[in-house]
Amino acid sequence: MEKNQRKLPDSCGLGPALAVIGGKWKALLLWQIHQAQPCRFGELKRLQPEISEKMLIQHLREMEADGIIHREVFHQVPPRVEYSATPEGAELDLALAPLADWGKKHQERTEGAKAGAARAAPRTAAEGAARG
Amino acid sequence: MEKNQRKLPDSCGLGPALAVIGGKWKALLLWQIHQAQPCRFGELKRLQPEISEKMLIQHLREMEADGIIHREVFHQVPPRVEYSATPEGAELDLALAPLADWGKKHQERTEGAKAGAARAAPRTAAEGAARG
DNA sequence: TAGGTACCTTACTTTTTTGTCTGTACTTGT
DNA sequence: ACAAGTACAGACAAAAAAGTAAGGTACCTA
Repeated sequence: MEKNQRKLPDSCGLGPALAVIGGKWKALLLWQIHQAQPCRFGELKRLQPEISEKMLIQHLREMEADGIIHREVFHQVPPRVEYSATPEGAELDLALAPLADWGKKHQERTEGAKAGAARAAPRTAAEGAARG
Repeated sequence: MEKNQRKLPDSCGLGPALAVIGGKWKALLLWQIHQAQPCRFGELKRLQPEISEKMLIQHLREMEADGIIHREVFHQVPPRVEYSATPEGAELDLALAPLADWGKKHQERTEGAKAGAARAAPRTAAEGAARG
């Protein structure tokens, strides 16, 4: 099992936390599962066509092992598996909210700066002060 | 420059945020710089002897480019460079707090579970006791 | 001339993470 | 028989991140 996260240093609790949601799609998956519980495998696949099946399962399994999602198998035919967030997972999702907010703000600032640079680059820096 | 973070998916703002602090030592560095501002290069190196100079510089440069830390050079001899958190960086550090809290709790739960399992599992009691 | 401090830079290697592709077991529909 | 759908598993390869080792500048001391 792909050991996940190249061993993060710890000091504050960020190491363990990033070890759990550091994967490329994990935060997104947790978020989606937490939004629309319970979520089936195929549903997640359809919601995020970008992610490969392998990564989807791998991430789901790791998240299950980390106790942030719950996996329930229904022995039907065709097979059916449902994923939901555990209480711990729900807490994590909440703890992620401020970070997501910061990310959004940062994104806007960055895009704003890029747009500004695009306009400022051809000529003078008359824009330098024109920022809100 | 090592493109940093294998392009994260976005939906909520977590992609951009993780792109900024996703590096192995970045969160730790931000935290330390925010604690003891201003921080010199050599100081950070001493505080975290584990991190190589290359990664230290690389991460510092990326964080500077992302606008979360400020780098100030004093043209002295021997050279002197000071790093400090920008307001944006300080905000990020705050946004990271709940996640760190969760990480700490998760760590305790995990360690507790491991200890509990060690006591609950010894069906073959020899293995349960056989660790330094 | 050699060695020391401080702050990097570069080339190269290893490790970790992600992606691609093929295959399983089972049933329904044509 | 063959395709399609469900929920995976495993081999292999590519990409990204991190690490190692050496060097480079600029000055100072011995």
